[in-house]
Amino acid sequence: MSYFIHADMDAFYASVEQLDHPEYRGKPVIVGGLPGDRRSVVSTASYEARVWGVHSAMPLVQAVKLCPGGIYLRGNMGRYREKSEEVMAVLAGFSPELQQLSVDEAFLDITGTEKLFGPPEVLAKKLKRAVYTETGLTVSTGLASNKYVAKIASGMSKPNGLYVVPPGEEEKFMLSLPVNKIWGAGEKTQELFVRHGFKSCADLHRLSREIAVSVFGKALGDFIYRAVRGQAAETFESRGEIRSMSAERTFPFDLYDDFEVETQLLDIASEVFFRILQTRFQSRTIFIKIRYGEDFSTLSGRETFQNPLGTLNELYEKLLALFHKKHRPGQGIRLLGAGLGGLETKTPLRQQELFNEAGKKEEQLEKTILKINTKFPGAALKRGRSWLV
DNA sequence: TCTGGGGTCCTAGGACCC
DNA sequence: TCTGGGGTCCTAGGACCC
Repeated sequence: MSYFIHADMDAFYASVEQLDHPEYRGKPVIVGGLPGDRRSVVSTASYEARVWGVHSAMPLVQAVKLCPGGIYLRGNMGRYREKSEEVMAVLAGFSPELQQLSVDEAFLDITGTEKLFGPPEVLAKKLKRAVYTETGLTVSTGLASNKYVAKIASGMSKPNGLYVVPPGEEEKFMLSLPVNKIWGAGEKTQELFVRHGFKSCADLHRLSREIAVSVFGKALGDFIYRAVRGQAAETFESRGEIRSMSAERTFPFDLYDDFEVETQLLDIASEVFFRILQTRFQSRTIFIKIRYGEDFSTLSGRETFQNPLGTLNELYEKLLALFHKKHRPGQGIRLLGAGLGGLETKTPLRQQELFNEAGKKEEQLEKTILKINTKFPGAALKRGRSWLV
């Protein structure tokens, strides 16, 4: 029999803030932005803030209205990552089969650890205690015979709980749930459920695989068919290497000025370029993303070239051309994004280039230029561009 | 209330080749 | 004069996750 634990930190960013700042404890903490920040959303709300109706992904202005007395913070990703590493190290102490899903959650395959830690449920309790004593943070856990069910179970245990689905009861467990508990069926699919009158997983369970596919499409139909049977474990199995790298910015006020937009694009391109430089990957595919303020419409463009992008200047020039090809002139830009797709392992030549001295010096030079550009956006940009050519 | 940022995967259609 | 079918690569848009 296989056993999996899904461990999910409670209100992670807010909890770290409350740990670091005792004066925040017991108070509504909202991480995501300061009151007055335009176009921000709530990243994490502490449980004290949730009482006021504040939750993740909510526009910050709405949160401020609901909870005017809350403690609002922009957040500190570096600190959260640091804390995340502490947590993951504790989890790793219970099984080598640790699969980190994001900064604050992970699966643990604890099959065959009984001799070391006792029965699965006992291990889960030890794990919760260890995470708390060693990091000062609480974690919610789900225990089941497969990852998908364990993931849903941990959600049922929040906050600071343990929910066990005994082996053999996976399907029964799923059948007891409303459709909004199906992980992987988001807003649009929930609307579809409503339109078709599916309220519970039991309703969906009555569909044959063929009907499910005809209603929801191939992949989603197949997934739903398995999910309501507690069998969708393979959802998590195929996470391999990274495939793309990107950066995007939402501006407090829409951008209309070409020069301003181009400055932002260079900044974004620089960020992505230096990030990929530090990996074993290269790319022949660029993409851009533009969102307009007027109607929140989003368009994207993508282009693949014969050879990998070699320099920041090349990347920037190609992104710029693609941008001008797609942009609807006169419309205000709310969001601008850019990235590299189809990541492939560096060819030996480039790998060499990265690690030799000349490559490092060039990287340093480009980093310096980037810094100057950031500090003096207007004047330095020109020089940056000319240096890079 | 007006909607972040960084990712993954799916679908559908077009181009091109055999 | 009309027109198949499969495979691969590419693009645009969208759904979903934390």
